[in-house]
Amino acid sequence: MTTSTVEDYLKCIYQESQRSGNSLISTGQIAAGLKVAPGTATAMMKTLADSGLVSYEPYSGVRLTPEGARLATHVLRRHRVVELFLVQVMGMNWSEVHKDAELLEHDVSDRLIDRMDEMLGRPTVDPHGDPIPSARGVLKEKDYPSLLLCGLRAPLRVVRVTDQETGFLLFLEGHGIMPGNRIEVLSRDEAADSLMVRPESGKSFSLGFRAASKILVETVA
Amino acid sequence: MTTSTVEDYLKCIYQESQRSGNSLISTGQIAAGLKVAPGTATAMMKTLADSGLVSYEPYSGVRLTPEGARLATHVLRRHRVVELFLVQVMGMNWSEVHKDAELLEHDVSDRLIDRMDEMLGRPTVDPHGDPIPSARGVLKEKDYPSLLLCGLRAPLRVVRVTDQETGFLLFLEGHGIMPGNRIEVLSRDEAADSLMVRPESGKSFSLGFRAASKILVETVA
DNA sequence: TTTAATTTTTTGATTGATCAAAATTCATCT
DNA sequence: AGATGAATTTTGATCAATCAAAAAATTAAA
Repeated sequence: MTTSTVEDYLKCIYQESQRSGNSLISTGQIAAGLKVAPGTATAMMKTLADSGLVSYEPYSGVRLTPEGARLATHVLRRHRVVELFLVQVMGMNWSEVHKDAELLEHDVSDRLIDRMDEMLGRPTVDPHGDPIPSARGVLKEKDYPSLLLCGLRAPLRVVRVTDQETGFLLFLEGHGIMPGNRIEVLSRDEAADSLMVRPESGKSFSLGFRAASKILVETVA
Repeated sequence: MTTSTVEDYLKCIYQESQRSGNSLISTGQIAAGLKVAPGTATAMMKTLADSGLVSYEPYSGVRLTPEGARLATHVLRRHRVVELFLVQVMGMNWSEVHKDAELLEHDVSDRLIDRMDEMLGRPTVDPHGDPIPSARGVLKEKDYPSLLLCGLRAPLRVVRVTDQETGFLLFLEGHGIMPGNRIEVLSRDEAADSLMVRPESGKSFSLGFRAASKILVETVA
């Protein structure tokens, strides 16, 4: 019933809400996120509103209805289960699975997703540390600090990387930065807009604040 | 570039050619095969012809160009590799994988197909015995006789079932008719439009000619 | 060889998704 | 408050895919 384009819009709205911490999303954000013309996003918001998937207030923005959120988390679940499957079962690299998952998320049947989920042992996070919504669509986002806000010179564990670009992920992997790995932030320099990271295994290196903000960690006991 | 609808049309033309043994396919056959209105098929044939994927002669029919055939076999390869993967790796039943593969065939990347192909040990046939085209698009269809034409009271091996309907496949499985299994045709009755089959393991049973024509076998030495 | 039946193509319309560019509304800054 | 700039919505068009129904061509039958 719902087309794959609609799924993309819902997913975008959901993730934009998550990221910004605000459930009201402007058509401009959506247009930028999906790389479509502003008018295209506006038009789509009207049809989504007609389908009861978002509530739309002109010049203000949209927000997902419960039904819209349900669909969005289901797409997200499919995406993340597929990503983990590609890494765990198919032996692909975490840096290269996003694009494939982006395509498959629209066409993998629930039956197949559940089969994957089962094979993977009902996992809770994907290869980037992104949480996997339950089959019922429940998603619990934990609030981890990024390298910008965590403690200095304290043992940390990488729990999540909020970027899907292959190049960036390969760079991180090359420096030993992957979910599960231990690292430490040696210093931060506001003026230089950069900080020094020391991975457990590997040489310490510097990271710009923008990149650092995408690496989420938890303190190790 | 090529849309998933176009892939469906090419696949349909390819399979219809295969089935009928004639490379010239009428728009009516295509419309019937894809369950679209006749005019829709005609319109699509014009656009396929404009793209150089078929040669189209009004009121006569179409035939795939080399490029069209290349695309068609690639879709077929993806479909069949996925089907086998679903059975072999995901543990699904051969009777239920067609629908899933139908969806996935359009979105699984070549990289991923090759990964599956490798995991499966470069197989040559899918769970129904349908041959899998090579990565270069070469497909060799062997010409097996059906239960209608094979020898009577001779040991046979099922090599292929040319139908994808879950109900039919489950019926066959229930009677021990699956690619690889041994069977024997006990008798044929033209008037009754049916024949008796004896599977190696299981009771003998009768089968209508129409159903029997979908079961291809080879003689066992 | 005309007629009838079947198949194919045309025609006219619709739906979903998109864009560019014009018009409108909103917010901000003197 | 008025003007300016930015964001948003409208408008007018296009493209892909589809349908129903009318028109044309082909094939088969009488």
